[in-house]
Formats: sequence, C-alpha cells, structure tokens
Amino acid sequence: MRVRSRAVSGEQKVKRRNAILQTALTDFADMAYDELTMDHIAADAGLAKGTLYLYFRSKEEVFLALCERELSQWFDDLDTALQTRRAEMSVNSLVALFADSFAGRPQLLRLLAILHTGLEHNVHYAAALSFKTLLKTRTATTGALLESYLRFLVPGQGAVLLIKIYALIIGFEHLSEPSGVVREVLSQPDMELFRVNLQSALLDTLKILLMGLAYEAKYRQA
Amino acid sequence: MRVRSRAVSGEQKVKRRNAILQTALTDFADMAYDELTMDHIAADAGLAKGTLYLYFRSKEEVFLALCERELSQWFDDLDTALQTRRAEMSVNSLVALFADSFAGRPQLLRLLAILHTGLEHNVHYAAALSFKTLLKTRTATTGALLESYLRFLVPGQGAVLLIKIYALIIGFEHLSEPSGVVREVLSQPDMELFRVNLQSALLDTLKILLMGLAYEAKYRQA
Amino acid sequence: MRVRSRAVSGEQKVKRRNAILQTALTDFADMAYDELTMDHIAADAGLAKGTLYLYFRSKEEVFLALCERELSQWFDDLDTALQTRRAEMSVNSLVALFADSFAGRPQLLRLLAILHTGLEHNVHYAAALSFKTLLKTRTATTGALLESYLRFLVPGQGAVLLIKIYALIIGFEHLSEPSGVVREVLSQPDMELFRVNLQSALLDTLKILLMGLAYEAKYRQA
Amino acid sequence: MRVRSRAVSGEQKVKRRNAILQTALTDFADMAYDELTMDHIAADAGLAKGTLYLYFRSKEEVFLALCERELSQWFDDLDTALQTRRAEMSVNSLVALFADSFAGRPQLLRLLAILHTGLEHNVHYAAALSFKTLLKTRTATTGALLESYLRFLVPGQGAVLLIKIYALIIGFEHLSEPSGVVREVLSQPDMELFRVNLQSALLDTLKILLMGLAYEAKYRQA
DNA sequence: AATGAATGAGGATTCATTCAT
DNA sequence: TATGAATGAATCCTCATTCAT
Repeated sequence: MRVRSRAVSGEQKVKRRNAILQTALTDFADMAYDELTMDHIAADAGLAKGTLYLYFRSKEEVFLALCERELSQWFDDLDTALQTRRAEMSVNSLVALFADSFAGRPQLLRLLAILHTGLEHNVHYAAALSFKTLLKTRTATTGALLESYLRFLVPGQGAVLLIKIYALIIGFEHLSEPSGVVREVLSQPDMELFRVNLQSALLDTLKILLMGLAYEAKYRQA
Repeated sequence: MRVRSRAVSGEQKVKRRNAILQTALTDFADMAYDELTMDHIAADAGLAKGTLYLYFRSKEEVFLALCERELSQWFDDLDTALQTRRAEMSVNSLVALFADSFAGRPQLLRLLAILHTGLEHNVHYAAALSFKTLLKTRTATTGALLESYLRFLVPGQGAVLLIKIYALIIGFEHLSEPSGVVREVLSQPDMELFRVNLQSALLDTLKILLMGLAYEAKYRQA
Repeated sequence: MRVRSRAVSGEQKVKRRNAILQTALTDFADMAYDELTMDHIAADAGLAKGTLYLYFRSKEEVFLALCERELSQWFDDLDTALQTRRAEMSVNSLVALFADSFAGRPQLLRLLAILHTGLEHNVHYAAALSFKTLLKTRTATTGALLESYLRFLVPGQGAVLLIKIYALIIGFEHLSEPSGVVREVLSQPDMELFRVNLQSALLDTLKILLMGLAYEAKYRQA
Repeated sequence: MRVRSRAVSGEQKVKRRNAILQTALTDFADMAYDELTMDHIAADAGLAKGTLYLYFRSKEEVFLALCERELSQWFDDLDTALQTRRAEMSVNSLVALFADSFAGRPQLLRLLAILHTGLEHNVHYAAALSFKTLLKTRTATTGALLESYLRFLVPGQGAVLLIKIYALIIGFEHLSEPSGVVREVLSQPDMELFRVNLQSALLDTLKILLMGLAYEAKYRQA
C-alpha cells in the first residue's frame, strides 16, 4: 500500500490534478488514446487507479481536461505572439505566427482530432461546460485580437476563422496519420497526393483562407 | 435457418455484396458505427453472420467498401453536374454545385469522419489499396475537371483542392455532431458560435477557399 | 466451377480417397492438426470442400483413416523386417529394428499422439470399428511374430508389448514437442532433463522394457 | 453483484487463488477441459469472470497452476511414503507404493495427459518457468530418493525413471479414456486388448521397467 | 484521501458441416 | 458426383468503473 502523502489543502489537490494531467500527456505522446489505460496512467503517476477517479470522473474527463489545459496554453502563446506586434500584419506573417504556435504542440493537435468522437462522450455536464466556456472565451478574445491585426476581418470574423482553423486541424490530423496498412499503400509513388504533412497542409490552407477573406473584403468595399 | 437463394454466379455475388452494403448503409443511418454490430447487419440482411465474412473480411472492410461505393457515387454526381456546364463557372455556382452534391449524402460525410480513425484499421492491404486507388483516380479526374471550369486553378490544384475539401468535411462533421452533454451545453445562447451547421459551414469555407485561390492566381499573374 | 473428372467406378473412388489422404499427410507434415483446415486440404487436393465430405464424414475421419493407413504401412514394414530374420533375436537387434521402423514416419507418431484426444472423437461407429479392427488384427499378428523371435515372451505378451510401445509413443511424443514458451524455458542449461529426443527416449525405454520382460521370464522359470 | 470479502492481505490473496484452483479441480472432475469455460469456473467460485483474470492470465494458466499444485502434492505423498521406509525396497513394494500415490488423484493423471497439448500453450514465460522449475526440483529430489531405495539405480537414473513414468501416464491415460463411439467398439469381446485399465497398465509396465533396470544393472556389474 | 480488489458487459471471428444447384 | 455458398455455434479477455477497506 503506497499511500502517498495526502492532498489535503486545495492547493495540494490542484497540484496533484496537474500531475495526473502531465502524466497523461507524457503517456499520450507515446501511444494512442485507445491503447492508453487508466491503469497505465495511474502507475506512471505513482497513484492507485481509484485515486484518478477522485480527480476525474472518467478517462474522457482526464483527456478533456488535458485538452483544455493545452488549448489554454496554446491561446496564451498565440495571444502573446500577437500582442508583440505593433501594427497590421500581412497574411504571410500571420501564417508564420500560427506555424510557430503549432510547432511544439503535436499532442494538442492529436487531442483535437479525437475530441468530438472520443473525449466529449462519457463526460459530465460540468466538465463539458468548463471546456466549452474556456474555448468560447479564448476564441472570442483571440478572435478579436486577430481582427485588430487583419483589417479585412469584420467584427466576429476572427472567432469564426478560428473555428475554421479548428476544423482544418481535425481534418488534416486525420489525413496525416494513416494506419499501418494505409501507410504501406501510400508509400507507392503514385499515391503522393495522399501523403499529407500536417504542418504544411494546415498552413497552406490557412493562407488561402486568409487570402480569400481579404479578397472578399475588397469585393465588399467595392 | 433462413432460406435464401444462393449466389452462385458472379453477378449474383455482386448483387449480394451490394445488398449487404445497402443494409449496412441503412443501419448506419439509424445508429453510430460503434453501436452497429455484425450480428445486427446480418440479421437485417437476412443472412447468417458467417455469410458476411464470405464477402468482407472484417467489419471495417464492410464500411470501407461502403465508403468506397458512396464516394464513387458522389464523384459520379459531381462529374455529371460539372459536365453539364458549358463554360467557365463562377465561384458561387461551383459552391452551389457542391452543395447539391452533398445534400442527399449525410451518411457519406459521417463515414468520412470515421474513415481514418476507424475504417482504415483492421483492413487488408487489398481493401486499402482498392479504396485509395479509387480515391486517387476519381480525385485526379474530378480535379482536372474543376481546373477546366475554374481558370484560376493551376494544373494539379484541382486535386489538391479536393483534398482540402475532404479535410473540411472531416473537421466540420466532427464539429457538427456533438455528443448528448455537449449538445446541452451548446444549447446555451452564448454558445452559438459552436452550433455548427455542416452544410453551411462547409460551403462557406469552400467559397472562401476558392476566392483565396482566385486571389492568389491574380497575384501570380501580376 | 472446377468439376474435376468424376470418380465413377469404385476403383476411381478409392484412388481419389487416397489422394485426399496423401494431401492430408503432406499438409500435416507442415502444420499442426488444429491449424489445418478442411478448406486447406480441399484446396491442396484440387477439390471442393464439399467433395471431401463425400469421402469422409468429418475432419476427424480423414485423419483417423490416415492414421489407419500409416499404421498399416508401419506394420507392413515391421513384419517384413522381422520375417527377414531367421532365428531368435537379441534385445538390441530388435530395438534397432524398431528404430528403423519409426525413422521415416514422424507423422505417424504425431498422429498417434492426438489419436485419442482428437481423432477418435466426432467419428462414426464404422470408422472407429474399421480402425480398431485393423489395429487389433495387426497387433495380434505382429505380436505373435515378436513372440517367435523373443523366446522370453509368453503367448499374448507380444500384443501387450505393442500396446505398451504405443503408450510410450504417445507419452514421449508429447514430451518431445514443447510449445514455444516451454521450449524457451527448456533451453536453460539446468532443464536438460526435459529436453526429450523422441527416438532415443523411445528406444531406450523399449530396451529396458524388453530386458524387464526377459528378466521376468527367467524368474518365472526358476 | 455478489458480495464477497475482498482479498486484501497477501495471505487472503493466496487463499482466494487456491479457492479458484479448488473450484477448477472440482469442475474438472465433472467435465472435460474443453467443455469447461471460464464463465463456469467463475460462477462456481462465486466470482466475476474478470476476477479470475486478476489471479491467472488465461484459462491455461489456471490449469497449469492446478497441475503444479496437484503434482506437488503427489510428490509430497510419494516422498513421505518413501521416507517411511528404512532400507532397500523390492520392486514389488515400490510399485505398490506408486499405486497408492496414484490412487486418489485421477484428475492429476488427466491433467498430465493434456499438459503438453493444452496447458502449456497460451501461457506466459513466468508460469511455464514456475511449473518446470517445480517439476525439475521435485523430480531431482524424488529421483535421488528412489536411487537410495533401489540399489540398482545409478545416480541420475531416478529422475530419468520418473520421466519415463510420466510418459507412461500420458500414454496410458489416453488409452484408457476412449471416446463414446470407441468405447462402444471396444465393448466387443474381441477388443479386450484395448480395454486398458489405467492403474493396472501403469503399474504392470512400471514393474517391468524396474525389472529391466535391475537386470541391466546386473549386466553392468558382470 | 487513498487504495486496489472486484466487477461484468460486450462482439468479432473461425471453420466444420450442410445442402441447393 | 462435384461444387462452394451458406450456416451458426461457441468463448475468451479487456478495461473503465466501483466500492469495501
């Protein structure tokens, strides 16, 4: 019986909760969501399986919370990077900025890809609300920020753009991670079209999207 | 012991295979992929479970084949609709054309959303190859067709555009089908941003994408 | 539809039956009984699965018949070898003779090892009777032959000796074919005792058995 | 939901493990290994199926452990019986001693008969190692003991004798448990030869074996 | 708060055998 | 007689979750 020091104070509890999330993240980097068991996470966190359930109500809530945390950090990064800029930004420099923000967060992109089919099921209202509220708030803020740097964006379009980016992440993440057999098939020379690189596909499409919005804005003015 | 005529000739076998796919499609319209068992499909098709395995090697191969068939029909529709046109098309009319092509195929969109995480696993090389080959061929053909109607597309860009559309379908499909709890959360007034309508989100983004490509082409010329 | 020439005459039927047995034997040399499917045998024999059931009533009857045939040939060999001898034989030379008789028939020994747990189940009376009758007849004949060469054997002891040999074959066959993991364990130096070589274990024990019988005979006389 | 006290301490766990083995043994007395399902054992043990898998990794490991336990008890009995004796033993009295040791353990003999074809497959290295190690140790000890009571045995021959006995058990167990149809066939008067009584066949052969070894020893000396 | 023993639902798949053709 | 499409029984094991301690 290991009986780790008990987390009595609220602060200690937050720390332990974060430790669990950190373990989940590390484990998730090594294996697929389905392969990752609660046993595994508990063992790696040096806790008993039951203890996990004192902090999260289900496996999905663990990863939803993780997604929330990672997403929040991503928004932090993005906001910081944006606020560094003084004036209007070009499409290219904004795309580059997004590129940087994705760069060190492969796990976040993978989490988003399973968010709707996996993580948002078997979750309590409170957890879902917390997640969506964070997402809403940050999307609104960062969306507004984007609007201030990209003059062609109409109020509200910043947030909508972020939703589109979100959809692109999910879609291209799926495309870029083929199963074993499919990878074999795609290794054929004539299958080049389907060998998707997540970063470049994402950024390429984002750029086109921004140009489309810019073009549309021109039209509108005319 | 259900009495069913035996599929002896090759033609009959093709028919039976299609009947199985049709049953799978109908069942899939009513329930989620995970809830759908081979037992269920067999019963609905009036066949023994083992018989399914004479035509498909796994549950995944059933749905991969179904996806292949539906996708093929979608390309048929699209190609036909395109070939009806005489000359260059406007962005708006092309978007409308895509809208029509998606309209009657909600199941196809749902299948695409689980293709990479579900259907392409536990599948033999032959099945994966068949699927990807069809996708490649049709993407190439239809992509070329698109290029002929949208003058701003450079050779090869038509197929790449289709891949982007494909990613958008996956992404927006995920966004537009929230789980029970999440739907509850999203029913709040301030969550409007996340209440995604698949069709409109898809077409809106497609339009922006096309405008972006058009804009890019202008640039290139200049 | 392959429709091989039909076996109409009785002679043709016997031939086809034998061809099936031969295929089964060849296949059995390559893989374990459980891994060997009727499909496999049918395909290798160039016949339809259903055709196999025209000649044998079950998978077990195929292999029981095969065992019968192989056993019969083994008795043939043994009898021939014995009849070559003019006079009384020494224990050692008889053991050598048995050694020769086993040498080219590894499949027979493997069949005997699964005879009682596998082949004699799911078999019709006729097949079981045929097998046991052959075994009885040949055991009696060869047993008597043995008695004539080994003077220390009392009438009836020859057949009983063959039964003992039979038990030894089953036992040592089991001991000599460990599963994968067990083979690993037995590869340890201190596990030498369990690394059984079928031939030598069998012959060694047979020799002791014969000596025991000889000794017993001496006693009896005294 | 059956209410059962939890096995918390190591001692309790050992007890529960043994309770499972005991249930398996009882069930095995009533039916064949193949007919016995994990469901069945769990129900009889008053446990959930999953609980069985907390103590054993597979059905095979349950029965391998059972075999290990029964074997161990058999060696205990044998050793005790041997150690009761003061001096050298006659062949006949040793055979009688073996007879006693087998008497109350029909299940052990049946387990040995399926050990190599069944129980040693689908088993982890640790389980196989544990089993073989026990077998090795006890075989060595009891083998040595035998050597001290039977002067004609050369060092090492005791263990080898036990292996031979082991093979005889497997072989005669197979011969003595005919399937339904075969039993019918063997009930014919002329099939007496094949109606094997396990005990007597085993002991008869054992006696001959011992006499053979004694004879051989005499030879050696001369 | 922490533990970890106990729970039990849940489903794809194989293959010997049958029987319509 | 030959074919091969159709049948369907049969079962192990995982792992998220619970709850007695």
